[in-house]
Amino acid sequence: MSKQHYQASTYKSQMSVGYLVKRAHSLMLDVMEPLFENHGFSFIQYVILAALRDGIAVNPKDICSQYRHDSGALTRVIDQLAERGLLERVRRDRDRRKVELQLTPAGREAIERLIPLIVDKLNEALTDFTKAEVQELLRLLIKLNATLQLRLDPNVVAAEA
Amino acid sequence: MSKQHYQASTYKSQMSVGYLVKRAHSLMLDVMEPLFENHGFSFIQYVILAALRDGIAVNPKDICSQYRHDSGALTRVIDQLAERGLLERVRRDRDRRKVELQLTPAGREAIERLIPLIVDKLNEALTDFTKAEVQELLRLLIKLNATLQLRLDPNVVAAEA
DNA sequence: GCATAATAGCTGCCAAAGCAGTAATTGCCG
DNA sequence: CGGCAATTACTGCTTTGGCAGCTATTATGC
Repeated sequence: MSKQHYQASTYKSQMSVGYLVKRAHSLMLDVMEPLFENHGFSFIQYVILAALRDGIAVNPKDICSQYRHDSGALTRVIDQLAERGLLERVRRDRDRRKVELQLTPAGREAIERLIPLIVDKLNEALTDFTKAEVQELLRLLIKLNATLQLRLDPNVVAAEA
Repeated sequence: MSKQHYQASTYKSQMSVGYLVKRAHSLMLDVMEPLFENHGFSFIQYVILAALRDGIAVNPKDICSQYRHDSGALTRVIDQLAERGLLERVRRDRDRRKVELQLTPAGREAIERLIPLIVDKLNEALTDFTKAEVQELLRLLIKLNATLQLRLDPNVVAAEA
C-alpha cells in the first residue's frame, strides 16, 4: 500500500523526517523562546495569542487539538491571559458548551508587537534559502501535515467537506 | 543582511515555517507515541534508545542539547532505563566528568524491535510523496537545522572544524 | 420526546519537565 | 604550577503538563 521510502534494515534516525522535524522544532524553540520571555510571555502564551490573531483557533478546544496541548493546562493559561486583560471568554448562544476566545485591544497590540521580532528570526533562519526553496519547504510541510492529519482522523476531513 | 522571505505587514502563522514545523511535530507525536506506549516505552525513552543506536549521542549532555531536554529530568529517565537493564553508565578515564551511555544487548534488542514499526508509520505518512519529494524535504530540513544551529551557537561549528 | 452518548470546558491530583544549586573534573591563563 | 572559570552529571524544589473525573450542553438513536 504505502511506498517504501524507508526500510527497517537500513533505517537511521539522522535521515528520518521524524527526527529532522523534531530537531527543527527544538532549534526553533531555542531561537524563539528567549524572544517571548524578554517581553513577558511564555511560548504557549504567545501561541494562543497568535492562534487567535490568525484565525487558527476560536475555542480552547481548537488550540488543544492544533497544538497538542492539554485541555486542563490550557484552561489555566487562558486564565492568566484573561487576568492580564489580553483576551476575553465569550459564551455564544449557538452552542453554549463552547467558549469563544477574543483578543482585547490590549491583546491585539501585544501580539502585533511580537510579530516583527518573529519575522526577523524567521528571515534569519532562512537566509541561505532561495525564494523557491522556501516555497517548496512550505509546500512539502503542508502536504506532510495534511497526510498525517488524514491518517490520524479520516472522519474530520470528510466531515468538513 | 537576511533575505525578506516574510514581512511583518503580511505575516500569517499558517504560512510560517515555525508554525508548520511545530504542527508537523505535534502530528508526528500523535502518530508515534501510542506505538511506543503499547510496547512499554515513553516517547523520551524511545528517543534515548534510538539516539544511542544511531550514534546521535553518547553522553547525557548530547541528548539534552540535541533534543532540548532538561538535564535533571534526563538523569531520572536514564535511571529508569538502567534499572530495566537496557543501558549502562560507563565512566571513561579520558574525561571523568562524562558518562558514556551504552546499550546492553537487551536494550539493543528492544530498540531494534521498535524500528520496523516506526518505519511503517513513516512510510504511511509519506505515501503521497514521490522519492524526489522526500529527498527534497530531507535536504531542506537538514539545511534549515544547520542554519538554526549556526545562528544559535556560531562557535560549535567552528570548533568542530 | 426521552434516554443515552458525545462534546466542551473546568478542577484536583499526580507525574514529569524546568530551574537552581552542588560536587567532581577538566581547561585556561597568568 | 596554581587559581579560577567552564563543563558534566546529579539532587531538591517549583512549575507545568498529563490524566481522570465532573458539570453543563448538545447530538443521536430508539
